[in-house]
Amino acid sequence: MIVPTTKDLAEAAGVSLATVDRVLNDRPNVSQKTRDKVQAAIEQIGFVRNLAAVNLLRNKPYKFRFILPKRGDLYLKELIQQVEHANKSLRSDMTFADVEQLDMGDPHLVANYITSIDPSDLDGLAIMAPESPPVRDAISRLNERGVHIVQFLSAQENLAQLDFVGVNNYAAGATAAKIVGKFSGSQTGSIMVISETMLSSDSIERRHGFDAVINARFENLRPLPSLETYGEVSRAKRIIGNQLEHCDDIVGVYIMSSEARIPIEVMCEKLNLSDITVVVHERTPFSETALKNDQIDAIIAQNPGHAVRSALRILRARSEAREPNSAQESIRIEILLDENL
Amino acid sequence: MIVPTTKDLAEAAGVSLATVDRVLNDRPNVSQKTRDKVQAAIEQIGFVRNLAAVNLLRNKPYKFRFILPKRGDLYLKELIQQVEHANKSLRSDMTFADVEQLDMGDPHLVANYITSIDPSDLDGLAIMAPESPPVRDAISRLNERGVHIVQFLSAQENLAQLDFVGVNNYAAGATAAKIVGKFSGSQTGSIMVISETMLSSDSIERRHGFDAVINARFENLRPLPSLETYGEVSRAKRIIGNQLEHCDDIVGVYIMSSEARIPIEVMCEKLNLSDITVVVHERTPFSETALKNDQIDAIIAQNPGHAVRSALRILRARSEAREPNSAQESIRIEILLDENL
DNA sequence: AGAAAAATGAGGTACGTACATCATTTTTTG
DNA sequence: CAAAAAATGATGTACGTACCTCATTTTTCT
Repeated sequence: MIVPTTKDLAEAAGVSLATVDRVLNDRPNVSQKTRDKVQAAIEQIGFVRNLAAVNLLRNKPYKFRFILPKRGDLYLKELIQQVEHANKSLRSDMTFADVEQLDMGDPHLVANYITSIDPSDLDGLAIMAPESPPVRDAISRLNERGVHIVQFLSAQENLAQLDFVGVNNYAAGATAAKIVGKFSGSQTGSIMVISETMLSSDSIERRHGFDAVINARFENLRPLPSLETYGEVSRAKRIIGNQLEHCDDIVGVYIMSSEARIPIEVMCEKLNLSDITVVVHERTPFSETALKNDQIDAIIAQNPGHAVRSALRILRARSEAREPNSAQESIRIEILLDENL
Repeated sequence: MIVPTTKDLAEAAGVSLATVDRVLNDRPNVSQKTRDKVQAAIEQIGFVRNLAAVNLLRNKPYKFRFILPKRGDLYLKELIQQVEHANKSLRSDMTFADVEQLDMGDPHLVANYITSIDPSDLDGLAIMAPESPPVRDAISRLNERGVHIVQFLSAQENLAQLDFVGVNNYAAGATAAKIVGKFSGSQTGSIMVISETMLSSDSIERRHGFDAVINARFENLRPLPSLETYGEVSRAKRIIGNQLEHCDDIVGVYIMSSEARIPIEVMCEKLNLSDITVVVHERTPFSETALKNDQIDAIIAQNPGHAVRSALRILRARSEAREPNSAQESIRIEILLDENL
């Protein structure tokens, strides 16, 4: 099997190598007639650039950075590990990735960090940060200065023109609702909804999706107002305990944020979780164990390894002025049960 | 940012380029002391082979083939399209893939085809074929003659040493059972189980997984014996109609094979599918529509694009004597609902 | 027709690695 | 201690493409 090279292409088109080069790389001073001739020859012999040769010639290291929250949970830890792993396995491809963790509570700090980035140091940025105007503007400006951007797992409003890697959170909430609803059978009762915070658009979208499905399809179920733990154990104990006291018909729980540990541990003390339907987000060692122990019934997950690799593939494609393969880059909303873990 | 080359490595190790080459490519006539010195330098400066340069030098086209059934359904069509798509997008990587469709009803024909393959024509084979001793032996012999093999979506017994791409069918059946069971609520009744054939190990494993979960967790449900359609509409009509007449407490249906169309269309005429729980396998235009129309409740799927790309990545890795990245290559059992489609 | 402009050809260099060959140095052996 | 063997160095070529310069041919314009 012979794979045609530029030399073969020149021969097939009846022109010189120099002209083939002019056509392939869109250089000036080629007549339309010659362009057509070469194009026809490309089709005819099925010429395709040899990527290895192109990459070798370019021979530029691509440097990408993930901006992630400083405070976080097991899912964050998993993400960081995935970035490190990708960094190792992509070194031979001249792709380098690292992580910068920032305090997301301070939008100006985040914006300042983004603004301080030197475009000659960095080819691309994957950023996971709560929505905020200063951050959004800093991202826009950095992008205009030539750094490629991927909005990672959480999107900024009005930046739809930038690539996004992650799931549709409305659909994720809707999926959780369907599971909670169907798994609860014909029971009548209330559904607890617990979040770390309702300030992020992710949480808001999930909640909307959740409510839409519950209200439309499960008249027997009553979703309760969102409880916000702020990631604090004592607060979680208080507000969850409070609600459990005032509400004796709980048949399901939806934990919207990726840290399921605190709410689950608090609730374990007060009631038998295997009697009700519990749905959480993100696969972590904790949620996996909880699934196996029947403390929870389903995990709604977005695969962190896929997400990291996808972000890097997109950044790499953009850096080489290629179009990303969109079909491959969509992140699925996974439903994990004990059986398909 | 500077990426170290072999030249830098030679300098760091205090040896010549020739010696670096000897160490990197495991050639003879190097003292252990020098080997250690170079190894230490590799760690120290973080040297990694430049894949682009290696590939360019090797410059060998890799030719892979998928052996798929001749008769098939929409899922098969999707698989073929994915192979064609991958073939196009991997051309620049010197990876070529095509499809050969064989009549799987005749194991000897399949075995003969495999045997007739010339190892100098083909670097690897992804094969999806029902279990049978002649096929298994032909695969083994072809593998010994230097063609890399991936068992694609369906595995042969006793060939565990070969790579496998696909899901655990026992777990897939168990997952289907969990969905059927939970979605049926507290209803008591029978579950229909429909398959194209029960002769394949895939079907058998799915059935075992399904029964195990139903029997262990859902005492209220009674799984009926498998109905085999053989892919024939008239037969399907007869046996399904028969069962519906003799059984008036059907609360769920599990369609095990990837062609859900025939059973669904037959059953639509006889009962209202939105009243019962229906679970099928594989996402196709048909099953997607059925999900949206509430004719079915869930799809248990293995992503065909992932499967094809994964098989090709494994074959490529094996062809280059690399170890495949196993973490990336596992195919998930996806649960698709109307909400996360 | 002749000058200017455009188009094309010819040939070289570079990317990083693998794999040669041959010369030279160092170590081991009898 | 000399001869054989092992280890190391020096140097060249090739892979396919991109980009460069310079010479030559063809076309266009006046």
